[in-house]
Parts: sequence; C-alpha cells; structure tokens
Amino acid sequence: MGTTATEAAPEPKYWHLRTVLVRTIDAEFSTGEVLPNERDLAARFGVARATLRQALDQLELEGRLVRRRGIGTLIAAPRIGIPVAEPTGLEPAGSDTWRIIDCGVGPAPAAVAEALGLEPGSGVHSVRRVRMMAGQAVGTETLFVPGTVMPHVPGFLADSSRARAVLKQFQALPVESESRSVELGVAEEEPARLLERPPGIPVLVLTTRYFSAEGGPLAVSVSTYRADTCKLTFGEAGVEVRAAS
Amino acid sequence: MGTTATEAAPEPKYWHLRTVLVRTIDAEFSTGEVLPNERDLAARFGVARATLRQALDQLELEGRLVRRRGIGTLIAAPRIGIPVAEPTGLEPAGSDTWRIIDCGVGPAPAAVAEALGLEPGSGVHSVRRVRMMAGQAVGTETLFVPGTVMPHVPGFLADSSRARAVLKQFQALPVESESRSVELGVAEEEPARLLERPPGIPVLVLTTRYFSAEGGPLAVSVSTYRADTCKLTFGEAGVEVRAAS
DNA sequence: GAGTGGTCTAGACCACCGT
DNA sequence: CGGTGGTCTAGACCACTCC
Repeated sequence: MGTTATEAAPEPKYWHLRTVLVRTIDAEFSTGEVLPNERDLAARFGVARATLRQALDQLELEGRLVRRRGIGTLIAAPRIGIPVAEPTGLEPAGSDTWRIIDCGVGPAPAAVAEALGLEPGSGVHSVRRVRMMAGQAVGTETLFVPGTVMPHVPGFLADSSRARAVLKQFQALPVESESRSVELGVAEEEPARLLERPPGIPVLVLTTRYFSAEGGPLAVSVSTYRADTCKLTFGEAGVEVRAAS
Repeated sequence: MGTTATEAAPEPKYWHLRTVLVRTIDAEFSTGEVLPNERDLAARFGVARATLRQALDQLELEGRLVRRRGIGTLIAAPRIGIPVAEPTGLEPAGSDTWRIIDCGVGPAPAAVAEALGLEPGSGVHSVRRVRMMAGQAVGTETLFVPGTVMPHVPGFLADSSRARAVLKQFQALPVESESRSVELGVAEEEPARLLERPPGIPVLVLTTRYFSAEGGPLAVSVSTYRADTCKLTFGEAGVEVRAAS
C-alpha cells in the first residue's frame, strides 16, 4: 500500500475512505452490483474492518449502498420518490397503495394529544397503515382522530372494517388546511417490523396536521419512511417511481 | 450488574441500551444537562465503550443528544422548526435570515443540468447562502439559475453584490409552481464548513424546482439542513422556533 | 494537566444466506 | 458447509476544552 503522498491530513481515515469509495462506485459500479466483502476491502485499504465499516455506514445513510447480511454489499437503486399528497383527496395511482394493519380506540399518547390540542389521555381513533410502493413496504402511517370529531364509528366491526370506516369518515371531514413537518428519526420496534427491517434504521418522520376552517385541529398523522430508499416529494411534477430490481 | 433475568434476547445490546437511556433521559434529565462520560456509562452498563457509543449514536441521530468534544454529552434542545416557504415571495421574519456566501457563473453540475433540463455543462448562475436561525447556522442553500433565464447579470460586481442582483432577478421570475423533495444525506466538506460542523453529519437535503407557467424549469435550489437540530415545516401554522440555550 | 468525545485497531463470535 | 454482514470487546492514541 504505497502511501500516496500528501500524508499529514487532519482528515479521519473513514472520511477519506468514503471519498475514495464514492469515486470508485460512481466510476466502476452500477446498481445491483456487489462490492468486495468488508474484510477484503479493509485489507485492500490497509485499515481495520471497523474503520471501513464506518465509511460504508455513511454511504448507506446516503442511500448509495445496501448491505444484506449473508449476501454482501451492493450498489443501491436510486431512491424512490414518495408523493406526499397535496390536496386532501386525490388518491394514489398505480403501484402506490396502502395496506391496513389495525385500528384502535384509546387514550392519546402525550405528543398526539398536544398536537391535537386535547387533554392528555383523551380518546382517539388510530388507524395504522403500511404504504406499499412497487411491491415494497416503504413507510408506515398512524392516523389519529379525536373521538369527539368522529363519534359515530361502529365498535362491533372487525379491525380492518373499522379502519375503513374511520378512513372514510376522515376523508369526509371538512379539512381546510394542512401543515407538515419532516425530520429524521430511527425506527422503533413496531414500525421497523412493518417495514421488514431491524429496529434502528433511519427514517424520515412526516407529521401532518389537518385543520378545519375555524383553525381547530381535526386529525394528526405520523408517518415514517425508510430514509435509505425513500425521498419525499411535495407538489406536482415528478412522480418518478423507480423501483429496485 | 446482576443480570436482570430474561436473558435470551435476539436483541442487540446497543438497542437495549438505547431504550434504557431514552427512558432515563426522559425521566431524569432536561435540556442542557450533561450525561456521565462515556467511559463511566459503559462501565455502569457493563459494556464496552464502543457499544455504548453505538447507542449514543442513535440518540444523537434522533436529535435527543448533542456530543461536544472536550465537554461531554448533553441533552439536546427540541429541534428548531424551519419554515419552507410556500408562496414564492413572503420573506422571513424575526431571527430567520440568510447570509450570502458567494456567487458564481459556470457550467452546471450534471445533476443540476438534468433537473433544469439543460445540456450538460450549460452555464448557470449559482448563489450560495447560509440560513441563520436564532443566531445559528442551520442550513446551506445553493440556487442555480440557467444563464439563458437570466442573461443580464452584471459581471463586474463583487460577489455579494452580484448575488443580490441574481436573487433580486430570481424573485422577479414568473414562477408559476414549485416542486420539492426531501431526503437524507451527509454533509460534504463545503456545507459542513458553512454549518460549522465536521463533514459527515446527517443533513436533510431539500431540493426545490421552480417552474414557469409553460412548465419549463426556471431554477433549482439545493439546500442542506442539519438533521440533528432541524425539522422542516411546510404549510402555514407552527412557525415554532425554539432556540437552543 | 486532567477530562472529554473522536478515531482506530485486531481480534472474536453470532446470525444469516447460499449451496 | 463456507461466506457474508452484524455485534461486541479491550485496549490505544488523538483533538479538543477548560482550569
């Protein structure tokens, strides 16, 4: 490993490694190809495996690599663009669908109660869904609607039927405006399971609040999207959906 | 260190640790307080320091902790809500300001050319700015406008003056619609420096495309916001700005 | 200088995948 | 089974901040 000159750099090895790998990947690899295994790569660059992994971690966070246990490290497909609905109605087309998981009624979690302007512990309906795109689970959503907003949901139905009832009533609500926020998070056990990934993977957390004309909160939805494979898109235009092969 | 029973868990130690730490933090610490140092914490939990750090990494990604070299690990302030302008005009209030870095003219990077529907290497104006909020640098933006859209920018001005000229002309453009996307990335050297952070920190990458009434792209801006301390907000409502103390 | 987090090492074992 | 990534260890040294 002849040192290539320009030695004294206050730059961490793993960052330099990342740079080199980015260049190599962009130049010599294409989607779906597998990189050499970590032990070989580490040896080739003359670093410990942990250091190499630190570089790969970065590239995975950027969505450039996918690591599969037992298989190897491969070049990731471009991120899937996930349309975030602008108008309240307007339902999805093609391979963009939701799968209902369950539906419950109960006291609102503290954060939800606050977002809805409710007393802590007020009753809310909650519907959990998984968003499927191109056959993959890309995100989870939990919709919270205060019981006061939606008092007439039949209690005797099965989960999935009740969920549909809640969603239907939700779409009929006089939603006048919405506000959203996007932030970084990590998937807890529950969402991770729904996304068929281990807990701890990075997710984009999308929180949407729905308001009535009077400005009162009507509902809140909290969604988590796989940050490695997804890109949230707002506004018309590019509904570019490129699936992984 | 009495093993607490329920041993055989296929759950990684670092994830369990994270759970414990979350509970402890929520219950016993508040913003700005410092945690015990990593070596002590690791010893207390009976794990190697690297394992403890893995747990802390997660919490930092979630914006719950801030680690400062030479100081310690402290409880982070709630994330700052960053309004993403809805209407084209509408300029910020209060402590939300932009600081111009520089302004250039030159061939468009490949990705930019594609987003603008230009031939690779076409000339574009580019303006770089840093967004300041509550006295902190929270994000960087580079605005790209095709030279063809803006042919009359004086070349003899100083950087900052030219930047202002480009921004002024940009605001006068007949922008009819915008589309945005948000994804996860890591800060490269340049943005990292502007954000006064080391390279590699996670950022939310916001890409905005501006279209004319005819549907042609007028400009593109690429922004990076610190994912640890920021939360992007869309739509009216909560312009909740809570600064770190 | 003492104390902190940041980087790096060299090794080990485990969980998973294919054959 | 052999090969892959995932986890974990016990140590070392560095860069930074404060006293």
